Amino acid sequence: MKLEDEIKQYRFKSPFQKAGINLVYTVSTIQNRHMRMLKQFGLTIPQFNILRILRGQNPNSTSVNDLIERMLDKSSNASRIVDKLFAKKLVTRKVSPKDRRSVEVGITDAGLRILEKIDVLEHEFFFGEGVLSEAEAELLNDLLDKGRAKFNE
Amino acid sequence: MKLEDEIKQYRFKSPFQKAGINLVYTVSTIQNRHMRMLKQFGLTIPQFNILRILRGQNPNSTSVNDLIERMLDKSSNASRIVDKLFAKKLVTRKVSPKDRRSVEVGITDAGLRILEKIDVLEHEFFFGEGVLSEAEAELLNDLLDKGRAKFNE
DNA sequence: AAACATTAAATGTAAGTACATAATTTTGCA
DNA sequence: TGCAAAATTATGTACTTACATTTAATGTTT
Repeated sequence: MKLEDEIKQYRFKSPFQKAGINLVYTVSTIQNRHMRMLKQFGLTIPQFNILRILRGQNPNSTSVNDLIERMLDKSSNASRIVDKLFAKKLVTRKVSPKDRRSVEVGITDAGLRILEKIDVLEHEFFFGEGVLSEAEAELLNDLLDKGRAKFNE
Repeated sequence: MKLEDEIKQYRFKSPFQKAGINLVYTVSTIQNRHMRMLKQFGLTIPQFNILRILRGQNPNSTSVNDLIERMLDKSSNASRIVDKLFAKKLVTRKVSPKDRRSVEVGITDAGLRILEKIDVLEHEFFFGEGVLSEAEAELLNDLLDKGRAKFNE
């Protein structure tokens, strides 16, 4: 369905404004479903994202600071999110011997296992093969990269 | 900057997965800036969105239920958000005479004035003319509409 | 090395959110 | 009509978030 029908707004100032609203609306739709899916595993989206970053670095560990840099939704709450994951025994935490201010976070086997289970469902999310063609997905990536340029000054 | 450099992740399972992550990351970037901009006016993003819907309906009023339907970030907290706006005297609220379960919400002059001030800054947000061409913005809209189709069943 | 600045992480707090539930009113239909 | 079901909004609660502040460790300057 076209955006205008979804939100019942039929007038936009420009295709630029419409694209902005469309982006926000589309992501909000995706995130709602994603959140509910992750909830069955007892995870929030930020927790899941951090686990994924940790898996990407595995078997190396990652400092909280690096986590913040890589997070999609940057916030200064990374250490509290790590807390929650630690309480669930999905990550390990230890003070870095090189710099004792810094904390090295790693993913546990239990963390890897939970991600594997989620992997199975993950490809259901975001856009799938039946919806956009591969070329369209690449086009979308280019447009987003290009559009975002404005925000990186 | 390309997504992979922004989040320092260089491997994606598919352009589809990458597009999903790219969307979330792009919107998170936009929203962070948007939030900070709105904060100078004492508004959150959901509050701003509701005000905008009310302006679109003005001088008619809108029920809380209609607000929920039109909201970009659907949640059942619309009535509490309206509360906040009411406390700031940006909206009016009155029980509908036709259906006493329903509450008619309208925007006040103060609400309209604050939106006018924000309008001046708004075009700074989302994508602007210098970044994407008009054709590209329209293409982006089409891709998003098409991609979202998957989620409306 | 002492003093000061910077960095990394954790924490306090106010506010916002998701979701379940309640309170009220209307609707449908036996 | 009477009464259960549905609709509309409000509220209770636990959790998350943004942002400022704090604590601790490291760097830098003189």
